[in-house]
Formats: sequence, structure tokens, C-alpha cells
Amino acid sequence: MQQVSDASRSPGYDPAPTNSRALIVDSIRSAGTVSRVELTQITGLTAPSVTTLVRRLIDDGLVDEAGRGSSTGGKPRTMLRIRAAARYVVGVHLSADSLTYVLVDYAGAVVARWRRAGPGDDSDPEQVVERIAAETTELIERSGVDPSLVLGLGFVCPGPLIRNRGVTSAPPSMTHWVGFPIHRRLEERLGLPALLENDATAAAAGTRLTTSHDVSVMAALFMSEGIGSGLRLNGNVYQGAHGNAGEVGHICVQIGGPQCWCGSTGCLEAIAGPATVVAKARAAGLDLGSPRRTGVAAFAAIARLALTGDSRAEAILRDSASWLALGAQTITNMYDVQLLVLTGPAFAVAGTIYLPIIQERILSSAFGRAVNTEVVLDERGHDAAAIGAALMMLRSDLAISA
Amino acid sequence: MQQVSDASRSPGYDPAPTNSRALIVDSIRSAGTVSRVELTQITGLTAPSVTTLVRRLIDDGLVDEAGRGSSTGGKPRTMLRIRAAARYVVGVHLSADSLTYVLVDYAGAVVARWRRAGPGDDSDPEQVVERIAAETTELIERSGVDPSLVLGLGFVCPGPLIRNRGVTSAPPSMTHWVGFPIHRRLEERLGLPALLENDATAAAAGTRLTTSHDVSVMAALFMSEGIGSGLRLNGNVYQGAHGNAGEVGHICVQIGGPQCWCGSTGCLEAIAGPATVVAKARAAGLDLGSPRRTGVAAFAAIARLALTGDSRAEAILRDSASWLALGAQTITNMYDVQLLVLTGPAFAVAGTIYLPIIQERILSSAFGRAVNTEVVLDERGHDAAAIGAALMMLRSDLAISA
DNA sequence: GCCACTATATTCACAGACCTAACAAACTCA
DNA sequence: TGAGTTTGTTAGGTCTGTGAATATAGTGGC
Repeated sequence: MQQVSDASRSPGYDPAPTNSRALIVDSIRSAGTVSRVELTQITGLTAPSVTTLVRRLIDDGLVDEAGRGSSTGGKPRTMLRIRAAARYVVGVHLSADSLTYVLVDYAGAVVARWRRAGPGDDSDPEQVVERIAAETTELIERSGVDPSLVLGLGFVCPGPLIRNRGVTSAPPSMTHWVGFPIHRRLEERLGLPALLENDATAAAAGTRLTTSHDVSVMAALFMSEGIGSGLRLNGNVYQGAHGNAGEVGHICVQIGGPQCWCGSTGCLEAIAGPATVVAKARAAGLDLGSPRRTGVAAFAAIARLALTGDSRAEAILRDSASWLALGAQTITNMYDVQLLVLTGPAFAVAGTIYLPIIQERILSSAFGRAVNTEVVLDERGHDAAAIGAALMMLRSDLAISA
Repeated sequence: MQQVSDASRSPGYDPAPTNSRALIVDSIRSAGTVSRVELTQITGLTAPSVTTLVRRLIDDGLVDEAGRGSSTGGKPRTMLRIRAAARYVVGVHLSADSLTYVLVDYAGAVVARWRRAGPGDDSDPEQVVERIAAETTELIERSGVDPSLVLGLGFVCPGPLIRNRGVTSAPPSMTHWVGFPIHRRLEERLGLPALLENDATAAAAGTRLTTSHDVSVMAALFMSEGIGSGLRLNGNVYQGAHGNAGEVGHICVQIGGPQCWCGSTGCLEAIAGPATVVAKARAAGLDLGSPRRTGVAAFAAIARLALTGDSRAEAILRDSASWLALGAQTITNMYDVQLLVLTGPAFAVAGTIYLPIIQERILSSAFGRAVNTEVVLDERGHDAAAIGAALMMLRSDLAISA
């Protein structure tokens, strides 16, 4: 049980691994395949240190040699890569209308994925724990992965939470979750360490960096049922004092604006979040399929309409995007990032509408111009949070012990 | 010259000192006087390590023993404290209408302070360098401190900058500073390492923590001629990818709001910053003394009027405060801090009007309620930026070498 | 005033991380 | 085939920090 709490501790920002072993593993993982010489450059360690650390990792079965590079006039480089089958982690993303599972291997690749209907609005937390535990077990079983190689589970849910204590406040659909220590219950039920994280923060951890240049400071703008953001610094997420950093959905963007479920008024989420977009679309008489369709499913229906030429749907989304752009600008102003990634289920379905509007505002703002902040769309938006939670587990100390 | 750049390097967030020597010095400095046993608790190092490190620090003249604590049944603790006279650093805060110098000793105390009129709007940067160099030299001379003990200089100016390159964009009064590498010029002129920092970020570093409980994540909301903020994590400031984190003055708080000098519209600073407050007060016919009085001096005149019962002045400031409260809420939402300190010259003169309004909004916001974020006024607001710059220099690697 | 007791601080021997310097291995090219 | 080049390893040393044992300087009982 000692180990269990270890993974989810870490008050505030977790500095870059002082642990060279973790540093090497991270470097190999994010590079794909690298040679030892390259590792000396990436990590700043000396060649002998790299040799020693890599040897131990190979002995422990965490890293493999993977053929040779071509010679550049001398001995060719021996390439290294993560032994993908060494360990696995599970990532789970819960929201009212969907429940996403991913199984991620030690190299960080998704080897299994499962999306199911969410527990709905009035679910009993204890029953949901049961269900998640059962489905997690089933996921592992069906994937054919040896369960003893599964290190732990990263669990993600929307909204503010207090690390190690559970959800502290929640959107209307999940109020009965407040104060329920779901990750602890999952730990007990599954016998695996579990980590609890905010959806947006996890998404920041899960975003693959596909930019050419080196990005050490990036943020994710996450939209699912709500709106949030996460900040990633050199691969570590910034969580704030209580694990609630990045609550961009509840900054006030309009004095005297509409009431938000959070108790405040004029929140970005209340004005331009998916729930509001859906309400506006319904009010405008758009056909979103079944009237029982809610949350991201309903939002996706609007996006489909907009993308197939419905100008009313498009106008509603473009209006939402102009507000989201404000949030994005706040993120870049406050965090000063090199890269902002739009991610989460809502951007997965409507990102192409939001992206140019957000980009334009960022690039035309004074600081955007001065420093050239890039804004991109995550191609794995749907699963970003679940993947991120899994990756956070994969980067915990647990994951590098022999 | 190697050393010189060392102090101002540090891409993005600088993790807690891995350097135990620096850790010990920091711990003693922030505790005032401590025993070795207490240091083992604070730092997590073992008793033998503390013994050794402290012995070296005493040998190097950086730390002194300072009598004994009272016994609690055994050997009384030998108290340690920083040898204040071991080293000194200078902090300089430049704005259009004032130039503040502080000389800070190795214990972090201000031993000399000098506030002078600013260079005004149309000053030649080279001449300002000359003037600052001369006045810095004079400050040191008059203080009686041995110049060879002065480690370096922390330089602070308003607005966005790119670390190591100078100011990148600037308020109207300082546009001619754009691109001028003032800290490099000061280094050359004074023969001392210099560090360039944004005023708000430095203020976060300069704020003394007077709260009872342990604060590891705090932010400063800084108001001088402009509005900015800084984030401090475990004693290290977060600077962002380009040194521009915390630009809360240029988040948009009103769609279609007034034009800001930064090129954007609806910026917090344009709506509620000191310049706007002064303009409104003049428009309302308030007597601010000489019509040539500008910047913080004019703002201070309004604050005096408000505090002596002028209801028009008070209304103008209260309106500004309600907008600043939005900015404060954004800070707490994005950074999730335990403590928010209002600081800078403008809060130094009008803080008592702003504080309750800001406090109320933070405490009534959902996340404020859930996690109890404290909001306080800095009693050293006038000098916070200069002091902070000095303290940042004091925490650089330079400052702990024998 | 002496003795046990306790809390504080130090010494000593050792483990581990990481470095420099020297060396071995594996390729290219003349 | 061998010189040159690049990659990786071995050997030895330094430095940091640890645990175990010990020294130091008080308190309080008798």
C-alpha cells in the first residue's frame, strides 16, 4: 500500500526526473529509437553513465537493442527502444455520457481501446466502481496481456478535484460524485495503484508532440462536457496547489453573464461550453437526433450538421469558438506556452471549426505575435484524457523499478 | 562572462534546488534562525549531511552560529543564521515615472533603499544605463558596503520581455526600449552580473510570506503603471517559455472593449489599469495636483482622495477593483494557488480599497470556496519588484559559491 | 552533586551516482 | 590491409549523502 500512494503523491509541480534512470526511459520512449550517443546529448549525462544505465535497463527487460543505425564513417550506432511488452497501464476516462478505456504498453502505444456508454446521470458511485473494475479486468483479459504486467490505472474525471480526496465539485450531471474517493475504491477493488486526475490535465500529459522543434512548455485546451486546460512543463504536468490548475472553463469572460453550475456567473463554460451549444441548437430547432441525446453526442450531431453545410449549426459553433478563443488567449497569456493543443471529445468532432478562429485570435494578440505560439488540433482528441492518465502512471516511479 | 549568463539562464520553470548547499542556504534564510535538527526536517537531508554542509557554509563565512535554543530535555539546539554581511545584491526597478533601488544583504534584508524620479517618457536608453550605473555605484558607496561583496544586480522593468534579449513590447511610455538589451549593457558598464525580469514576476519572488501555514504555490497580482502577475512555486518563479507568463493585464475581460496599447481590445489593463483610472478621474474633474503628474503619482492622488472621503474617487477605484477581481479570479483558476498577494506601487497606495473587493470575488467563486485561497496585501508593495529582483539574484548559483 | 536520561550534533566507514581518462569495437575509405 | 572515425565500455576517482556508533550538553531525580 506504500507504493500505491507513491504514484499519486507529488504536491504541485513535479520537477524533471532527477532520477537518471527515469530520464533515460523517458528519453527513449519519446524518441522511439535512439542510440546511446544521442542519449548523451538529450539527457546531458556522460557516455559512461548512459552505458551503465542502459545496461541495467536491458538487464531488467525494460529496454531492447534494436539493430544498428547506418555508419557515418565510424562504428554504427546501436539503436535502443523501449521493450513495449515489459509493462502495461490502463487509462480510464469517465464522464456522464461515455466511459473510455485504453490499455497502453510500456512504449506508450495504445494497444487496446474500449468506448462504452457512460453511467448516466443518476448512477450510484459504488456501482460504477464495480462496473469499471469489471470492465478493466475484461479489457486486460481480452487484450491477452499478462495481468501481472499491468502496473496500475490512471483515472480521469471532469471537473475540479482534490488530489487523494476525490471530486470536490461537479457539473450537474455528477453532483453525487462529490467527495467520493473513486481512485481509492478502485485501488481496493482491483488491487492496483490508481491515480486520480482532472481530465484536462491528463489530456495535456497525453498529447503527442508532433511539432518539429523542441517543445518544453505546452498547454492543452480540453473540451468534453466541460472546458478545462492543462499545462505541461518538460513532460511533467503542472497541477497547482490542490490539483485544480487550468480551470479555464470557469474564468469570467462576461460581467453579468449567465449563471454557471459552479455558482459563479459569466463563466466561459456557461457561455460557450458544449451544454450551452446544445441548448442553443435545440432552441434554434436543429435536429440532433433523439431528444434524449445529450452531452458530447448531441454536440457531435451539431458538428456534423455544421460540417455538412447547415449554416445555423455553423453559426452557433463559430460563436462558441470566438469565446473559446478568449480562453485560449488567457491560457497563452498566463502560461506563456510554445504550443497550445486543442483536444478532448468535443474538439475531436468540431475542431476544424474551432481551430482557425482560435488560431487567429492567438496569432493576432500582441504576445502571440512576439513569440509565435503555435495552435494545433490533437488527432487523438477522443482518447486524449484516458491516454494521458495512462501515461502519467507510466511516468511514475512505480514504472521504472526493476 | 560565463558566470554572468549563468544567473539569467533557466528555461521556463527552475526546479527546486537539487543543490543541497543552496537548499540549506535557502532554508536558513527563509527561517531566519534554525537549528541543524530543524534543517534535517525542512530539507529532508540526514543529520550528517546537514552537519557537513553547514560546516562548509560556516567555513566559507556564509552562515553563523547564533547562540543556543532552550533545552527541551536534552542538549539545546545550536541556532544558525545567515551571515547577513557576507554578500549583497542590488535590485533596480525601472518604470517611466520612478526608479527604485534597493540594496539587499545576504540574509535577504533591505539595507538601503533609494527612490528617484523615473527617466520620463523620452529618455535615451544609453543615458538611462549611465544614470542607473552611476546611481547604483552611489547607492553602494553611501551604504558603506564593500563593493567587492556585491554579487550582482537584478533589473526589473514593466511589460513583456524576452529573457536575454530585452524588452519586446512596451507601454506607450517606453516604446523606445523595445529590443534594447539593458541588462547586458548594465553588466558591461558595472562589471557585475545582471538579471532581467518582468516586474510582476520579480514581485512574486520578492513577497515575504507572512502566513502561518506552509505556502508552496503562490502568486502575486502586481499593479504599477500596468497590471501583471507572477507565479512562485516552492520559492522559484515560473517564467513560461519566453519569460512572459502571467500577463494578466492583457487577458480580454470584455468582448469589444476599449483598444489597448498592446494591439488587442478589451484588455484588463485598458479597462481598469492605473492609466485608465487616472484618465477617468481627470474626466470626472478630480483635482490630482499638477496636470503634469502622471502614472502612479497621479493614481496615488486619486487613492488619497478616495481615502479622505471623496466619493467620486472611491467609485472610480471600486470600479477598477471589480475588474481587477476578475483578473485575480483568473489567476486563481489558472494557477490554483494557496495565496494571492496584491503588490506593486499602485496597490501600495490603494490596496485597502482593492483588497476587500478582490477577496470577496475569490472567496465566493466555487474554487475559492472549495480550497480556501487566501488574498492579502503586501506591506512592501512599493519596493516589491526591486526587492524581488535582488532576491532572485541572491538565489542564483553565483550566490552560494565559496 | 552525582547519575541516569534525552535531545543534539558529529565522526567514520561505506554505498551509489556520475565524472574523466583511457581503451576497445566496428565501421569507412584509401 | 591499415589509418581514421565514430561509438561504446572499462577502470578509477570524486562527491554526495547514508547508517551506525559516538560525543556533547543540557534536564531532572535523589
